Amino acid sequence: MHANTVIRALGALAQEHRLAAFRALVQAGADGLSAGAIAEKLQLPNSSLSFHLAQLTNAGLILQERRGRSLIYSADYAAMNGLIGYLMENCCAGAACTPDVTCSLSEERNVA
Amino acid sequence: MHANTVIRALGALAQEHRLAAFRALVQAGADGLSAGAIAEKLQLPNSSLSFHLAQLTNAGLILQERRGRSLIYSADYAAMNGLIGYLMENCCAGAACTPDVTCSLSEERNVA
DNA sequence: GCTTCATTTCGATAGTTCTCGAAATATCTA
DNA sequence: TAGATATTTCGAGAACTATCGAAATGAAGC
Repeated sequence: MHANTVIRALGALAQEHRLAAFRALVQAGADGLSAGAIAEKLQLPNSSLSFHLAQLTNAGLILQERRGRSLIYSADYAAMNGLIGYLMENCCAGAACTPDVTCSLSEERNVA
Repeated sequence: MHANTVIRALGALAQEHRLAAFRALVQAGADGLSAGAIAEKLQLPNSSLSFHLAQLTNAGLILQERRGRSLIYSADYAAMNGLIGYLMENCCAGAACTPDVTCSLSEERNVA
């Protein structure tokens, strides 16, 4: 993961409502949540939430998909893996502190 | 680690010069680097760098210590552990993807 | 094709962040 | 205490970010 991508991802998560939205999407799993569902959950006006979802999308942290009239958002686990991987390799102790971390939707726990 | 602390830490790292400074400090290890050394490394005016170091300090990611005329900065590994831990627990797949990650100055690699 | 529902884009406003030179502060040496 | 060195704080300007109502877009159902 390139430093510039990392900066955009960190910036996207560094905001109360966006962090909350992302956490909600992670909890929701593969099914994702509609924009409306997130707005209600976070108690935010639609237009405000839309702005934040756009930031997260732009940072490559979430995915958008139309289902009927609704736009369904879901967390991009690969991007999150990349981010955490970068932090561990570059911002932890010189060398990575634990190699090969992988996050996924399934319950597989890949601890060596 | 509390969500608010996490947001401050993410925001602190979400900036080109600050991410670079933090990485430099991580690489420097326990000895740390003086403000001047970092400024030269990053090719930044002292006052600009000072601003960024203040942000990182404020976010609790780095530590300051006076050594003679110089102020020596060093990475706070515990804070970084906390941040990565939070991301893995809350922003990875529902449950944490790997438990008990620890970063430290020594070369100990605590992979199960 | 008109209506309804879900969501985004626009526009204006307020607030925050970044940048960097100049001035201030703190420490050491003689 | 004067002079040099290391760094921070101040101040002002430009750039970006967040907020939210109102208007626009897109899809579905009748």
